[in-house]
Amino acid sequence: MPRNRRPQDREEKRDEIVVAAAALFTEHGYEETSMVKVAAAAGVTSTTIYWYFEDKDALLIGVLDHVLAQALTAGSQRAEEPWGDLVLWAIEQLERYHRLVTVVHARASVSPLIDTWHDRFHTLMDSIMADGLRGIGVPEADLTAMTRIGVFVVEGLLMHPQTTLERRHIVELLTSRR
Amino acid sequence: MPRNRRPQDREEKRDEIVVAAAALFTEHGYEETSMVKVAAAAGVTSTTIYWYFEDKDALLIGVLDHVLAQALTAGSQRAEEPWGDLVLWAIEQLERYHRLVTVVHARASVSPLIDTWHDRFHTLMDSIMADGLRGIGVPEADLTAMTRIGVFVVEGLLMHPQTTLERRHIVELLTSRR
DNA sequence: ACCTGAACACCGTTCAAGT
DNA sequence: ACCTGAACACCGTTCAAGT
Repeated sequence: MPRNRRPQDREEKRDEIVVAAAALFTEHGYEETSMVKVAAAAGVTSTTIYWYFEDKDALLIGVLDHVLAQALTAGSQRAEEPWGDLVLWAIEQLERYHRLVTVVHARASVSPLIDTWHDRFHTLMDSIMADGLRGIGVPEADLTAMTRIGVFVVEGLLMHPQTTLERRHIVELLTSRR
Repeated sequence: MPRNRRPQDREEKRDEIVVAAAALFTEHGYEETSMVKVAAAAGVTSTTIYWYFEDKDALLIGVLDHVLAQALTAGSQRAEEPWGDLVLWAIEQLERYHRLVTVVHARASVSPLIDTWHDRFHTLMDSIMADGLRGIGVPEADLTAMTRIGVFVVEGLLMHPQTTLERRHIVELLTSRR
């Protein structure tokens, strides 16, 4: 069945580029990684990337979707753990992606594509955070504000690494009955 | 006294470049503003900027110092107001500098100069936040963690504008007796 | 001391040309 | 359909040359 092999190859090649870009963007940063470097890591020429992605921002979105999907899969397998532990574990896992967090914020105000992704991401984070907070008994009247606080603190912790102890103290303070 | 006029002129010219860069970095973003554009706005050639600043990151630091000094002056004149009101006012004032906030985070991991500035900035924010929280009766044992939460939430609010009402609810939740 | 124009290496992106 | 090399406009930065 050579009829449906083409689309399959295309997906694979696209993934190879995304994986190469994800590693470079994560380790060295988005602005610091040129299209030529991504291409070299993926075994193609820089112009080839433009056959798979509209531009560099579209490639970034590919990377973000890839990393997010991975993170959600890993997280869903720990859904049984206590909420506080899960949050601490997520922060620890995501700390290595702090460069992606900052570049999304930096480019959201200049690229409508990234801005839209950022909005959708926060909608997702909000619903996950709200569910968790409801689960530990946060009163409904405070839920929206507490959700915002929770998401901001997680983002803050990703961008400003703390010791394990400090992290624990912060999360305990926020998840303790009030 | 022509003897000490030179240093004075140099300061003035430097300030003109900083003010031009501050406006452009604030409105359009750091990466989106070329040295040529800054130079044109300041009435010089791009190469001239390099006589006053080591490189573009050093210019950014000049801008950050300038904006921070302004903000601290404006804030110190409101020191008598209730702590919660002061925080809300500060957030409202600083919202227009969200592009500076994000670029500092983005470049801290690539430029040692920016990283050092970022560290010093957080030391300052921490001490201001800790003083305020102590003032409203936060127990000493929770002060470090609460300070971190406070700073992260303020940064989050700068980067993710909310309605006045939501802002108020969030700050009230954090400043309410526990 | 201060400022400039020309030049350098690099960047994201386009496109005509190949298979 | 997929990939490339050459080219384009732009970028931060350097430097020899001017005053």
